[in-house]
Amino acid sequence: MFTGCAPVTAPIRIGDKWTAKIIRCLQDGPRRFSELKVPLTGITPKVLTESLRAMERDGLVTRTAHPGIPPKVVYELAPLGHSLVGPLDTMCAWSRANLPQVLSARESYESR
Amino acid sequence: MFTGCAPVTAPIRIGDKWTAKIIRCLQDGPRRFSELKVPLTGITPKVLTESLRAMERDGLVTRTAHPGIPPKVVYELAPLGHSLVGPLDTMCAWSRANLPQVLSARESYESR
DNA sequence: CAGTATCCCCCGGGATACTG
DNA sequence: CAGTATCCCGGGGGATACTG
Repeated sequence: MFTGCAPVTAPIRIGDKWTAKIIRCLQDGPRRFSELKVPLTGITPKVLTESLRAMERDGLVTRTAHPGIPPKVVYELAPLGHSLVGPLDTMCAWSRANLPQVLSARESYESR
Repeated sequence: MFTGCAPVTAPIRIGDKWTAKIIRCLQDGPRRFSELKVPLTGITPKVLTESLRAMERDGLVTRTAHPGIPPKVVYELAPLGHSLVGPLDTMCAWSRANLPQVLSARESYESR
């Protein structure tokens, strides 16, 4: 979540388990419910639904239901959600650059 | 935490409740244990200790105990921790810029 | 001052099964 | 296919009290 910005009464939960991953899955175009489940290995339909609803509520994604049988529902990043891709990349870059250091810090902390 | 970067086996928990805030409290210089408790309103000593230990373990902060009575322990951002300030700023900037949109998105979602 | 020591609670998230 | 409906569990985090 977006912390450190003083008393923000309504924190955006980017720190939860799935939101960031979902944004990544949607950043290259719209995806259907079942298409999201594949890369998000291990997510259950219940949790995926909850996450998507929350993101929809916050204006990060849009949900479009195409009527018919079988049903087809498409999720897409809203502009607001897209604007998060940059910041996410920043964090990812940090992680990729510094993870080794963190790991070795942990090791030297252990053996001590 | 740093998600969306593929199976990172050891995620850094920036998404937890306190880590980011602690970094903010330390970014302008070292602070003592009790000095940290003030801006981190509501944190209990137990949780602050746990958070600090985890950050120390990951090489984000250093802990220096000055012997004597009363005890004096100083926490300081390690280089690795300092390198997180930039990314954190990025997220903060996003939050400040887009929080109003999120809030209004929530409202229009509610009334519907 | 800088922590430990206990106890406890909530809820995010998982497992499984069922349905329009 | 795209979800609901239930049930359930662990652990992050809080409250409170105590100590070197």
